[in-house]
Amino acid sequence: MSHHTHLMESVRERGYRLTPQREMILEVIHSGSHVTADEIYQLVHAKSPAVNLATVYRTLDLLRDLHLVSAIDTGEGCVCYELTGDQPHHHLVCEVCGYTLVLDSEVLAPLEKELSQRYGFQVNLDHLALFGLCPKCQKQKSRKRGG
Amino acid sequence: MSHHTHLMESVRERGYRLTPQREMILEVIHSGSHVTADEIYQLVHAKSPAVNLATVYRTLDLLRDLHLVSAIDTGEGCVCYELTGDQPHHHLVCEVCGYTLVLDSEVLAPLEKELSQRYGFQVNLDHLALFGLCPKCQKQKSRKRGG
DNA sequence: ATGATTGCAAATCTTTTGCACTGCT
DNA sequence: AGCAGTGCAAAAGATTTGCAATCAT
Repeated sequence: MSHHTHLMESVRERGYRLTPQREMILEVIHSGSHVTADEIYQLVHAKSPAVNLATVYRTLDLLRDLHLVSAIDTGEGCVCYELTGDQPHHHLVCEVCGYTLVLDSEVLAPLEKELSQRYGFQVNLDHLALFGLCPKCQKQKSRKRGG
Repeated sequence: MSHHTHLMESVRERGYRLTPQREMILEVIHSGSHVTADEIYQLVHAKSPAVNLATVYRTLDLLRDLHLVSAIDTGEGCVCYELTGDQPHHHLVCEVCGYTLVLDSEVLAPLEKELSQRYGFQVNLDHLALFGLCPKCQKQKSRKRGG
């Protein structure tokens, strides 16, 4: 019994119907990490051509409401989805090669504390995406600059 | 002579024409902090009904290329613009009341260092928007919960 | 059986683009 | 005068919605 079976039960338990569409969508999100709505649609649609993009969006809305998946806005009008894991985390995304690194939320704890103490602001760092350069691309960039 | 006159000169100096549209758009961005493209359009359009939304977008693109304004993606499909100040900063935005607090970039320096040392990742924290609860709304929330 | 869920198509919303015209330099 | 810049309208891309048909429960 795979992990996403549990998620499907979770949908049903809360009084929502478990449809093949919802199963397939959960399966896709489960196998790939941070996929876009359109990617989900492509993959599900390949399996079952009748499935509609609107259904993907509606399902994602539902799954988000149920906190089964979470969305990350990668800042370029590109919103990705992934399963809400047991532990909170963030992403470091390389702007050049797209390489993604998962970041434990504990790394941001000092910042949260600082903002709370300094400004009384309770920041919501839920599933943040930070952008920058991965080590590889840093090297390539400095090589290019160097000549 | 106001501050944005300097900005307008900056446009001309770099070989771009200084049109009334560009003047008005700069003026609007100068007076309000972090305004959306549509807000800019509304304000400029109120003054001069002939001005077009496409022009606003094209001007914003130009101003961004010239690093005269910078864009912040507030994560809800809502992109705001503001003048590129002399010192880098970020925003704390209250999710409830919309109250915005400007955050010196120095606050995020330890995080940048941590990510660099720990992952070799050179993070680009350029004009970040962080969301959460301001002190006021925190109180109101706990009051509601308490009874 | 019945109402939640879906497919379809059309609507929205933000942003971009092609093209002829205008006006800054 | 010449071409960068503009207005207009239409396109594009992501997401949402209305409605009749369908299917999980």
